[in-house]
Amino acid sequence: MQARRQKHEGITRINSKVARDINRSIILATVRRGQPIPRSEIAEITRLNKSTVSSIVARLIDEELLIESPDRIGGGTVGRKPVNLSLAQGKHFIGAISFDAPCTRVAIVDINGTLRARDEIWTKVVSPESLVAQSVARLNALRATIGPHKFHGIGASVGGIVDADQSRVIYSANLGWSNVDLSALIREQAPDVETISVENDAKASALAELLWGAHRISSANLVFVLVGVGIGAGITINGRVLSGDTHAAGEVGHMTVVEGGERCSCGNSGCWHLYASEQALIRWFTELKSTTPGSVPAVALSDVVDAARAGDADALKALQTWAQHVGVGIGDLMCILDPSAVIVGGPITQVWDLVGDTVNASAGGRRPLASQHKTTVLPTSLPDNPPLLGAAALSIRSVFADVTISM
Amino acid sequence: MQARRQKHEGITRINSKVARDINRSIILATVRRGQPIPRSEIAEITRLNKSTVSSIVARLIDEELLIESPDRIGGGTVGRKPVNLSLAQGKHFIGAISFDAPCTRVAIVDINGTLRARDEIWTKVVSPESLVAQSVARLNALRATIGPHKFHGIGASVGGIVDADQSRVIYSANLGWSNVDLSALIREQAPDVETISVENDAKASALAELLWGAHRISSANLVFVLVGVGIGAGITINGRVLSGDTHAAGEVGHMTVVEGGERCSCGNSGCWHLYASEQALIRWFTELKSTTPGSVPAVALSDVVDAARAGDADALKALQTWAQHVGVGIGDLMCILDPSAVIVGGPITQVWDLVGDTVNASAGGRRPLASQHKTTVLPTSLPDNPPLLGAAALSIRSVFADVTISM
DNA sequence: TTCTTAGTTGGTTTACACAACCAACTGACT
DNA sequence: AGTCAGTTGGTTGTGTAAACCAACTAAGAA
Repeated sequence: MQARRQKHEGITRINSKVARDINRSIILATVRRGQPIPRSEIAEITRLNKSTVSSIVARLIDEELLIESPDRIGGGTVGRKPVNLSLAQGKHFIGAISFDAPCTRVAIVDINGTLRARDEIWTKVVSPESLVAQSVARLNALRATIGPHKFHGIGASVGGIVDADQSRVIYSANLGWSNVDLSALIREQAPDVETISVENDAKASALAELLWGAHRISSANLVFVLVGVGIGAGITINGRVLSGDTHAAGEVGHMTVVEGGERCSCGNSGCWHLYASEQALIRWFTELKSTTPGSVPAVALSDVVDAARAGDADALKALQTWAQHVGVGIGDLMCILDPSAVIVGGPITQVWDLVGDTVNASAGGRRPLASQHKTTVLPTSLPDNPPLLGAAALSIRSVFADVTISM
Repeated sequence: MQARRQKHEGITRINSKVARDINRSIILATVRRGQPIPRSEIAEITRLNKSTVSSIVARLIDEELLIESPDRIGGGTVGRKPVNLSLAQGKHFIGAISFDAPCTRVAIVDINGTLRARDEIWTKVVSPESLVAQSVARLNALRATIGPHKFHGIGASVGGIVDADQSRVIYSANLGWSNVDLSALIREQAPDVETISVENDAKASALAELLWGAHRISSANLVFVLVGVGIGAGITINGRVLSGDTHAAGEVGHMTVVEGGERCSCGNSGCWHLYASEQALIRWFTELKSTTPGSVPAVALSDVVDAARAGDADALKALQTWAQHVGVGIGDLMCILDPSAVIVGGPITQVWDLVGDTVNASAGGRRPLASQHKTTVLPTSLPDNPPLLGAAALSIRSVFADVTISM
């Protein structure tokens, strides 16, 4: 049990313990994806021997991670009916926190990825200590309602640059944090928790989309573009988050999309976030309105959206300009990474019916050859806030340590 | 022996054979990186037991992959002197072919990655059949000079979109090929070869830089940008090539770098290759010259380079404009991927002393936070043509099946 | 009853870990 | 110079854990 918790990153030698752990994880992942599923099918998929599957499954049932479901669906028309296996419900839980201003969300998730309870904190001025204390207190309160079951870990997502290996927040513009040992702060408030994982919000959202998204993504190469106050991307390669050498992979806000364009605080000009963030939309709208006599200056994104829904031509025009620029950057991402899917999250998804086509046209035009197999840009299919589900996805990994071996 | 050749991609269950194969590969990789190295140090690094290392090393010596070097360097001041191990020289070979127009290169490489023999074919009009026949014939001729040693595989790199899994060339503009089963064509001419690997030239070059580059790249996240007639990038993540869903990852020529810029055949405008390829340099030079009275139109890259070396102001200016645009695209790559290194290959490296600073300034300016740890753009450090060494790197993998396990 | 598929049981194989051992070398003390 | 403790490198024999295999039982259909 202890050994399993240990991280096998990169090159690890194989001994019998590691081998068993890996096969255990493979079986768990197979059940997660295919439940309900009989042992025989697991054996076929994993190419493990029937007896090996039986023995590992027995342990997993013992650990209350799997159950034999009484409903005997499936199996051939003849022969003994299979005993189906599923993930056990209501036995193992994990916690999720999505730190953000002005809204920090907490939730309890079961190992199937379903939210069992959730809560929110609205704040503006936030020191790391106080926000962590508040949010973990809420999480503990939710835990109390669930009962005395196994609680594995806490996952936390943060908008900003995060060192996931060290569980530290390097910098967050939204929250005004820098160099915060988030793992230590959380552990102070929840000392009994086994694992704590911290990750950037877009990266976490990408993981959540892979695990629980309705779009069935084929090959686990995904780009999740979170369009909000800033703009960030979470890239997964083979189902694993791309961190980057300085944990800054996917910090795409400063990509050049307009050569010689507007000056940015980064010292350069034409950066993507100047044209594709919420602020950009608001700016375009106010610019258009200022030329129209009798204008009302918009202050929030919702004003522009409401105006557009009411048929305001300027609002619609601003949305189109915005969408077009969002698409340009996504096109670059597609050129470089050739992902199986690009998923967009954030407030933009509320107006996807208005902007989706423009984003796709702007993004998909390039790529001369791959035209038949067209990667499309889709809005998130997650049933709740992506960064919160992302945080949940992070902590799920503490149970499902998913494995890849490549030679 | 047979089982080892089999590819373990993605999820594979572990049985004793796979476990031993993995440990064998780990030991081989450890020796490759640290040679000469004693058994005790291998045991320490891999955390395998001394006895396990001894037993696997014994087999590797038996297979003539390792030798005990007589030179007993290293070891502490006291105690028994270590027996150092190195990769065996002159016992195992592989072939490399870099298909390109107008020059296709072939080489024989030993398992240390050193070129033992090489040859070139200059052609313009090339059917796949004839070029493969010619090049494999040259390779076989080189093989004959090496002697009757173990010949493992052939690696081939091609400029264009390549399906590495199927060893097919999907499309190559340079060669005018499309949908070529390159593996089958090569096998026809060299039926005894065990493995044949095919890959895009930039991707292969990235691998070569990782394996044999003088820049010691820390974390194996590398971007190799091949600037030539077209512009292509090879991205490695954790030492593995990023293929992309449609094998088009790194096809960065059609990234937008100039919003509303020049029209491209892809239907879009402002594509990077219009501003950063060799053609772009030549075009800028001729544009500058056409405004200068008494100009001589340049026809080739070398003309511009020669003029610049001779102190021609227009040539220098054209080079700077070129470099600046190369840098913009690289900056985008750095934003998205945050690699540990960006390496540039192609003719541009010949004038790196003139353009290097401009490329770096243009690429590195963005990235507001990661400023202290600055990723720099460097010219390739490979001692020969990158795509040829890349092809060699591909085939090296058939011997050194390098392993990563992540949980 | 026979056939088919699901799952279990007991024995076999393989490979790694462990510990005791041999090997080779240093240096200090006699 | 000779000897022996101390140290490090590498080998050998034994134990154990895990997956495989083949023969088995279980359960249901034709």
